Amino acid sequence: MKKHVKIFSSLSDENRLRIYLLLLQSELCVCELINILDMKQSRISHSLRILKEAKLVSNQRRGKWMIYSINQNLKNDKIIQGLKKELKFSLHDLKKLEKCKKENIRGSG
Amino acid sequence: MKKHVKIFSSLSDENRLRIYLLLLQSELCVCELINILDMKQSRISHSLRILKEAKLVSNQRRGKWMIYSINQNLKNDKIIQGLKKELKFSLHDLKKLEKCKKENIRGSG
DNA sequence: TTATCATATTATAATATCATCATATTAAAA
DNA sequence: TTTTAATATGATGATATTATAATATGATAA
Repeated sequence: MKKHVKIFSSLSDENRLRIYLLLLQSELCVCELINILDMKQSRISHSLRILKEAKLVSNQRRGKWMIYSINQNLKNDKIIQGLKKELKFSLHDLKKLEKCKKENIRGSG
Repeated sequence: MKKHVKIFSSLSDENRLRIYLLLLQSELCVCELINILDMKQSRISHSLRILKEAKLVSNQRRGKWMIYSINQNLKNDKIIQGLKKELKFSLHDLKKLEKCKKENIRGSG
């Protein structure tokens, strides 16, 4: 129960929910999320931390980049499964995600 | 999306989640919830208001009592369906619910 | 009516959360 | 080994949420 309170709490913010939905589509590094969501870096990092504390996402360093992805532990959680089916992705975010991947912004600096 | 942020937000509190789970079992009036959860009246009322604003529950006056129940609008919401399957009821709360129904505390004052 | 029970609302103080700035860390490049 | 890019963390002010006490409302009973 406490676990789920924490999950709900971490998804009770539009930006965090957007991030979570994006990560359901693809693993992403912080700079890609900055690019897609057009938000300050520290804000993204803080959001990711909250999602991570709720065990919704996990991260892994790859060279200079910290790659965030959906935590597979929750694969069998019925609420998460329902969430995937129920929530519509923002078309805007999806387009930006594709653009971001196409332009390979990671490491283009 | 905003709708679901509100749903998550309203369930991001242990007491509100407890109330919601109890209502999944049975419609209840405020005084029954006070009895089961052992919380102050205004706190219960406030919690119910938040659940109602998220359209998770609805209410209906029956004589002196205000009866709260699960909002059937969300019957087909996959997240709510998942929630019903995933979340274990607190045995303590269930016992108190039964006791409360058996003793018919509503209207015994 | 008036009194009482059941519930809602309001005011509030305490606490938590949010977005941002400034700074720290970490890894690779120069 | 300094510099730079990518990310994390800490502090802060603004805002939101919370629990409670006090009060208001609405329905029934006396």
